[in-house]
Amino acid sequence: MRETDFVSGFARGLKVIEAFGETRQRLTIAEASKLTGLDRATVRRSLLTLSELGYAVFDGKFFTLTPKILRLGHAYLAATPLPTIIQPHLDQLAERAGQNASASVLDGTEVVYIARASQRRVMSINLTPGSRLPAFCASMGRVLLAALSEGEARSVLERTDLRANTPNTKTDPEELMAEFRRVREQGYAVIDQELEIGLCSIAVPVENDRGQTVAAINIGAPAAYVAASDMAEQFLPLLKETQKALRLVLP
Amino acid sequence: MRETDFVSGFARGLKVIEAFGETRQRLTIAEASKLTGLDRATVRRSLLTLSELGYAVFDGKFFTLTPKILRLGHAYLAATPLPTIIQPHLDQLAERAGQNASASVLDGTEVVYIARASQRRVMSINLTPGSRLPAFCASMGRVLLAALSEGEARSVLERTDLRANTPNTKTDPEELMAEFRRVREQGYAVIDQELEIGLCSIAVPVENDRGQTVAAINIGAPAAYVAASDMAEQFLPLLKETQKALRLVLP
DNA sequence: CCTAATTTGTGCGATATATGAACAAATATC
DNA sequence: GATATTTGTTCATATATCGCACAAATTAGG
Repeated sequence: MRETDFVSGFARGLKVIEAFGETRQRLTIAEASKLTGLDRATVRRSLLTLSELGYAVFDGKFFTLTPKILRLGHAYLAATPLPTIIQPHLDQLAERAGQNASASVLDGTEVVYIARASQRRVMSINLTPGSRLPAFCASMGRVLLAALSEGEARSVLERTDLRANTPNTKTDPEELMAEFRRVREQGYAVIDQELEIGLCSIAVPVENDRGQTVAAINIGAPAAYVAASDMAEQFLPLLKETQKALRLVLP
Repeated sequence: MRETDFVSGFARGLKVIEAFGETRQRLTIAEASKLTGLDRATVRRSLLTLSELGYAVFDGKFFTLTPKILRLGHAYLAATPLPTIIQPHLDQLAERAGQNASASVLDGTEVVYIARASQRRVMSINLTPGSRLPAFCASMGRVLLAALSEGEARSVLERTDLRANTPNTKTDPEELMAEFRRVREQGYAVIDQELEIGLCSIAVPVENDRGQTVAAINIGAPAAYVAASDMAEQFLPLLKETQKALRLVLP
């Protein structure tokens, strides 16, 4: 790609939108400038452009994103058949399991939720389509990383900030690589409170008819309700059933 | 705002992202150009920029959005406290009602889903946060439009494509305005298969502690399961309870 | 297999945008 | 209440982008 095939004004604008992540609902020009590392004048022009288009509003001091911004992400969710196909299966899975079920794909070092069926609330985090978690310590992440080649998986780990979320979090790369091999062999991953104390989860890959892993689905349950060692016994048959059903409908 | 405070390259890029709406997962440069009305060279540069940043991939012919694009919309969902605060209440509501519950806000002439709790699948449409429906024929839309001034509500109707989705859809502006008044008085809206045959729903406004309507929540049920005339009796107490709980926690 | 029709890639002049400094206004600090 | 600091805005100019026109490549049709 040539230099001139890159629209830096566009790239800068996207960076500004992402600056509204986390808990930052309202940003001043200076704040956005600091967060993005862009010049104040540039950030101001991007924000004013967003306002002009209705993606943001400006009250004289703060800029706030509007729901119109959801159109951008929704273009992906609506356009990609995966979430639409998976959702009904997920609903059924959650209902039969009596627990939350989710689906996600890998994006770099993170898993991104693309669909979710809530049955009960156990996590402190609010997960919706678009939510992200570090792949190395999430059950779906383990499954998705296990589907990569050894080299690719190792490369992801190298780029990951292997921070322990709980005392249970496995952070040793070699231990994780061994875990991926185990997951690949047994066909599922179980997480025992590595992400959040009190939460266990079990995930299986979602494969298309050519056997390629295109996503992962999981069931999460309170540790007080199901011990990690019982997760497979209790939920694996349901997950396998959903996995099988999806293999038949995915292109 | 001055002319020069508008970054047209950014605006053009956003338009390109939105071109991936509907069922268009893959777009060629020419297709995106037709959909956006932008010059091919411009679209090409925007798409190459998206690819360079990892928001899209190019296989030599088609451009496809990647899950990274979800970060953009998610910046809003994560940053706005509304979805996070409402979600647990919605989960509880859906569980107690045994039906799907959703929350949405108004964006122009459409309602935008910001949270959802699925219990069962009755709609043919797949609704996730970010999904949009025309406000005039959705229960939450009626509630949100009823919260506007008469002039504003009328203005929205004027800008709306009042297309009938089913034989039941009310499309006469005066009839709709009268409906808004009724909704405002009784404090809830019931939709009887105006959006989709076989689907009824009931919605109430979500108000903050100053009495301002900031969102709407609803419960949808199959018409075969609950007649429209029974919706209020069956679900209004639950909705009112959730509404009251939310009023106490919303800023 | 060749021609016509589309689609895609590229060079260039005109136009639009980014930059960084300078200034004014608003906050914060003492 | 005066000074220091941060913040928002403006401006001139160097730089980058836009859209057009043309060439190359691909696809469709006969």
